[in-house]
Amino acid sequence: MATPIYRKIKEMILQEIEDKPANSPIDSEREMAVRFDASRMTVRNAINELVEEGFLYRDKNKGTFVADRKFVKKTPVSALLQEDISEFNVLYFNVKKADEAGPEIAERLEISPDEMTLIVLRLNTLNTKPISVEEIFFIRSSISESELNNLRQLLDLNAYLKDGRIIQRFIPMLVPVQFANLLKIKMNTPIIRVETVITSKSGKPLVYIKAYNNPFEKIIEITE
Amino acid sequence: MATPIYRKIKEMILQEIEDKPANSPIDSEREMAVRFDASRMTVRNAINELVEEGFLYRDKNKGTFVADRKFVKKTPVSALLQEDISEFNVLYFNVKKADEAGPEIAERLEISPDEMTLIVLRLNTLNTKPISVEEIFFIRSSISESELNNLRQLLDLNAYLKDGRIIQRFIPMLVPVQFANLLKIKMNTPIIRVETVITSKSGKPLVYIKAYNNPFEKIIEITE
DNA sequence: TAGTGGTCTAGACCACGCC
DNA sequence: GCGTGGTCTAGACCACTAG
Repeated sequence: MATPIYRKIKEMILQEIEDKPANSPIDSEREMAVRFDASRMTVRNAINELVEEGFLYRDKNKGTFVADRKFVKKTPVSALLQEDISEFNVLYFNVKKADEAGPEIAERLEISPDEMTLIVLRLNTLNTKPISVEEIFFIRSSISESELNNLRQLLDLNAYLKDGRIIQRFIPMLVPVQFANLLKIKMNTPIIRVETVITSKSGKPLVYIKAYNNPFEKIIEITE
Repeated sequence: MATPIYRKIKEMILQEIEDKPANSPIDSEREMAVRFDASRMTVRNAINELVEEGFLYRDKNKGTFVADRKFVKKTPVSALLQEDISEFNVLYFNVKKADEAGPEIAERLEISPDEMTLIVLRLNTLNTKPISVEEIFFIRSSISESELNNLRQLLDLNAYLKDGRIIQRFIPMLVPVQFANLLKIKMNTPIIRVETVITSKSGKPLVYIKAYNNPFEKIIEITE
């Protein structure tokens, strides 16, 4: 089974609804089962995922419909990582003991305060506008030498999400003085710091991120 | 079909994992199919929902395992509406034209600025501690006379979520002076205002909520 | 090799909405 | 009465892991 049938059907449905207006009906599950020469349960599996992801919605006894684009699932993480960053610059990186990196780091990564961490500070921009500054904390021992030499790849945080889980906290504060200039905003501007822990499926922390977001360039928005 | 078999199985699995530690394996799908006298697909349906909700996770070719409690899905809405509010007091309510209620109200509710809206201001508390102040905007014409006389029921926003969709925006700001006292926090405290639009499945706005959250009593946290 | 989750089939009955 | 999504069955093969 190279790519499962239901994935192919999912892609085909996605193409078909691409140009359709919101709330227009799609073919019934039985029709598609015939059309795609698959069983109804297979078609259903494809539709289930599209509903889950916010592309379609069902109305019992009526049919399945194209959802409004604005409801395609969006979380701060995905928004932060995927869409609106066109570029980033690493401003600083270093290896330090967890307790020297910050008071809460060891706790968040569930390691001893003596354990070494890799700290990266990066500035994310979109069309030269500063979107956010991120402090990213890795556990040194879980990073190979080759990964260390390929920061670019290491910082592709999307990779961690595939088989991971996430907890995010939203902290209101005034922009820290050292970041005001970087974000090109005035001192004492209220901002939101998003603190993210990404873990493996079993709950072991992999990365901890503190993101300081420029409220004038990036509105944090979630859809579910 | 009173309550579907897979729902019952779901409940039984939930009970069984209640006392199990995180990452301990549950019975295989085939075992449960025999034990619950159902087909494997029915058991799978039950497990699918529990995985989706964050109670279990799967490892291909290995089995299905109990997830860490901290990963049970949590969104600001659900946190706001369900868990941590023990009580609320309606401080004010009135019926006004949308444009008199606020400059962005008509836009968010997708109505004409002349249309009448019901505005409710409420203070949410937990153990007498102020958690948040909410400004809630309804469309007057979509509320019946009897609903108007039962504010308590109208304000059970959870009811809207069952068949609805949500968009939330997070706005950093200093606490508005008129709310500082209510929230028992100092003036000029940075807070997060969560702006929520709840719509029907088709995308028609039903309610618009502006929540001013006390950062000392309520940390906004999401898990997915 | 035995067991797991992932995928798939070809049927079936139900409750409900709409005409 | 017809069509819809929701539920359910009793099988099947696959790729992969672990002993």
